[in-house]
This record gives sequence, C-alpha cells and structure tokens, in this order.
Amino acid sequence: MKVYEENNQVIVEDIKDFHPQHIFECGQCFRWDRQEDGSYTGVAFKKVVNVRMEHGALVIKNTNIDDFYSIWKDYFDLDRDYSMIKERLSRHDKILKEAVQFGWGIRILKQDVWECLVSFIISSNNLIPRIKKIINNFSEKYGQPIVFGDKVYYSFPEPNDLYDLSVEDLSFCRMGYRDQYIMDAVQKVKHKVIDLENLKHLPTSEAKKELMKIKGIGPKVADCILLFSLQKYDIFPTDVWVRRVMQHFYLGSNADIKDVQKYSDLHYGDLRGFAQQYLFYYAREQRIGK
DNA sequence: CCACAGGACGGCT
DNA sequence: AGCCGTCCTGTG
Repeated sequence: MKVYEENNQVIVEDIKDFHPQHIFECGQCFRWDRQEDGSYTGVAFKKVVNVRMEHGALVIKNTNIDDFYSIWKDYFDLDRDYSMIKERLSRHDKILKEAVQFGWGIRILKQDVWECLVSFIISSNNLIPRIKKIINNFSEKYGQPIVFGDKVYYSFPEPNDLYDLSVEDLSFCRMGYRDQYIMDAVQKVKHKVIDLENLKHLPTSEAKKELMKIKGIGPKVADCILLFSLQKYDIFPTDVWVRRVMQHFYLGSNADIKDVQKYSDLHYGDLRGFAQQYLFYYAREQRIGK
C-alpha cells in the first residue's frame, strides 16, 4: 500500500477489492451519496470526503496524510485481505460464489458506534431512502456544519449535543415513533447505563445483550451495530432481504429467522458477517425473492 | 381512498 | 417461551 498526498487529496495505490458503489450501497451506511461522475461523497467522523477509484488507486479528496492514517485507513478496512475472504466464501457453493463476484468490491466499514446505533434504530421497520432523509434532517439540526465544495454538510450529532432534548425536539425529523427510542439511547449513554467504548472488548453475545437494553434495539438492529461498528464478524444480520435470499437458494419458503441463523452459524463460521454482506447486496440488487 | 414496505414492542396466552 | 396487533411515514 503506497500512500501519498497532493492538492488536499490522498492517493492510495494498489488497492484491490474496493468498489465505492458496492461499499456504499450494500446497506451498511446512510451518509454517502453518489455524484454525477460515479464518485461518492460522504460524512464520517466529522469530516467530509469524496472517494473514487482510478487506475487501481483509491483517491480520497479533501483530506490529508494525518487523517488518512488516523481515520480512513481503518474506516475503509484497508488492512484486511478481502481476496482471501472472497476465495474462502466462493469455495462454499455456486450461489455464494456468484454473490461474491457480483459484489466483488464490498468492504465492511468500521463506523462510529454511536452513529451506527442511532442510524440502525432509525432503520428498523423503515426503507433506505427514508432512513437517509431522516438522518440528514437529524444531522442538519443537531450536528456541526462542514463546507465542502459549494455545499454544506453536517457532522453526525454526538450524545452531548442531545442530552437536553425531549422527544418533541425530534419530531421534525419525521422518524415517527422511533424518536422515543433515540431519547432512550441518549439517556442510557448519558447515565452510563451502557458504555459504548467498552462494547468492542466484550464477547459478541455480551455486547449484543448490552445493546438490547436500549429500546428500539432488537436482534436485527443489534447485529447490524455489532457488525458495522464493533468489528464482530461472527454474526449474520437477518432482515427480510437476507431471509428471502436464504429461503430462495437454500432453505425453502418455510424457513424462519431461526433457521437462517442456524444455517449461517453452521456454514459460514467466522465469516458470517462478510457472507451476509455479499448475499444481501446480491439479493437486493437482483430483487431475489420478490 | 387503500395496499404495501420495513423490525421491535408489549400484552396476551 | 411464542404469537400477533400495533407503531409511523412515504410511495404506488
């Protein structure tokens, strides 16, 4: 990995298994938007950057070497060998091999825990375009403005920004009944009922139990937080799309979520999280099961 | 106007 | 423990 900075951008040469469209549209994040030239602009860790691939190099605009090493290298999971993961998964069966080929440039981002937690509470019983809109409303109101190009972006609000709010203060975000769940999360963080920084160090099942103390976090939402921000890869978040693709290819239409969990435990082992991402993206883009 | 799409809660057995 | 009506908003 050769890295250098020029003109307020960082260029990382010889990057494999990285395709912005796959990464930002496989359902793991909500704050990245496709630009007309196919690049993606997004907000993470209070920064706005634009990302694209060019001749095998990753080009990150509006950043510098320091931020690359303190933020983006980890965020984009650049130290992980995805070729190895894809090879191992492809050996499983024809379906998974096809899903891996289809989403060849997927990476699992290492997102901020608080942002991920709030975002996936909002995601429950909800559709992706609306989730993005709600998170934008929320950030615009309680985050900090960041100018990039001719636009203003907003950082994701931190717990401190929200301590004094009431549910009524969230109503304009249009998140519906989920507003009280967000306030419950704010209160539990404020009063240290849950310690977000410590979750990473707990075993997966313990961390999951902790997360589910918050209203609005059930098994699926907890699994997403574990996978996308706590680096727990031995889980298989199962939403309707994942259930459908598993029914369609492996388990038949009578399979429920428990059957899906059992199957993934048995077959994908420590690569469950990665398998889920390839299958989810494949299922959604191909509208499998619909 | 109605049907539908999305997980979790809570009250019921 | 498991079942199921209900929660909110936006789209077709």
